[in-house]
Amino acid sequence: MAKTAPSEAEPTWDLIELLFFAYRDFVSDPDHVLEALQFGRAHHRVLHFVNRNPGIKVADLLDILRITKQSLGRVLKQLLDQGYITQREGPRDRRQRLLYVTPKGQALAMRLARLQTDRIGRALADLEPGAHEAAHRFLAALIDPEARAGVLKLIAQADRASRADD
Amino acid sequence: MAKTAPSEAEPTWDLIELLFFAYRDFVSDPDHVLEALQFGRAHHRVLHFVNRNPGIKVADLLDILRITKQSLGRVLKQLLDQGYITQREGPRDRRQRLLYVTPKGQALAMRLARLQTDRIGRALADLEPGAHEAAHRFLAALIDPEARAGVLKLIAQADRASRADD
DNA sequence: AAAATATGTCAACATGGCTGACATAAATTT
DNA sequence: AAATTTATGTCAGCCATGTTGACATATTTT
Repeated sequence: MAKTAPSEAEPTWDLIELLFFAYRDFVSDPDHVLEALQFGRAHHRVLHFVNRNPGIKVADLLDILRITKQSLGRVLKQLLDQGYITQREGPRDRRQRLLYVTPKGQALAMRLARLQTDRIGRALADLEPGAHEAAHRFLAALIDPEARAGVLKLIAQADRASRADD
Repeated sequence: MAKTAPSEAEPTWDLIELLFFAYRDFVSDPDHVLEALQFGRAHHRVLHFVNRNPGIKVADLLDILRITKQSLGRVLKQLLDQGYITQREGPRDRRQRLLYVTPKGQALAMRLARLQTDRIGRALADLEPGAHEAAHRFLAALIDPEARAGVLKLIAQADRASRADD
């Protein structure tokens, strides 16, 4: 009498709610730092993906964030004006404005990533070996199938790009 | 030469970014349904936790959502007016307005939970046995330590409450 | 030369956070 | 019984960040 019916009748309440609570706390550490700088989560996202993908095109950033160029423009302008991000003309296509973090921008991006990494590290420290890979597979499997390959490629490519700077 | 330095020098880019993309897609299914009803994510959260915790006090709902009563009031009023949620006087303390979903509210809450459950189910179907438990442990471990016990208790209690209705 | 593309900008609007002030009813304390 | 505290609601306004639609400019492609 444990299972109510075939084909998984009962919603997966635990994971639904844990995703809510985990994500809430996961973004809270950066939020506090950003607040002191008069920035919000939107700035964080932009700074993060520019830091991870130096020279990214505006159009590609819009694809990743899935927001309109007007929404992006607002926060991007502030990051540019305050010297966290710079633009350079595309070498081949001079219409493009390729985005790069400045040293100041990189420092902030890394500081925020460090906070989230610390939280993840504390979480994994409590768990079995292989927990990192298990979490990776679960989260990747939650992504829309059409988007999944692109996301995984983006992550892998960004890793190569940043290691090339060492 | 694989690891750059001791004490985990490199940020956990993969999980940081996968949390962003996974959460984005995880909430997208309900978002589409809600849009047709002129509701937003805020309505979903309220409806979800009232459905899962019938008779919850307004104050407790505010604690869970971590928003102000003014923000809650706005969306709660719409859910009340449109017959998704009802209030009853607290039996002991008549100042309290205990919240319950109506049949209509339960139907919507379950429909949204079903969408998220389906996504989780498809994800877990691709993974090893035990992936559910691994995901549960990882997400729970991401929660602030001070909040973690309370969250796990909430989830377990709500499970008991809903099974009592069967 | 014309059309398409990459980007930026102006204006207006919606959602859902927030603060502060104040109101009411009921419970609790003195 | 009176005073205080608690649970909740409400009004008004502000802010961040999403949206649509229209239009401008520079550059590339056809």
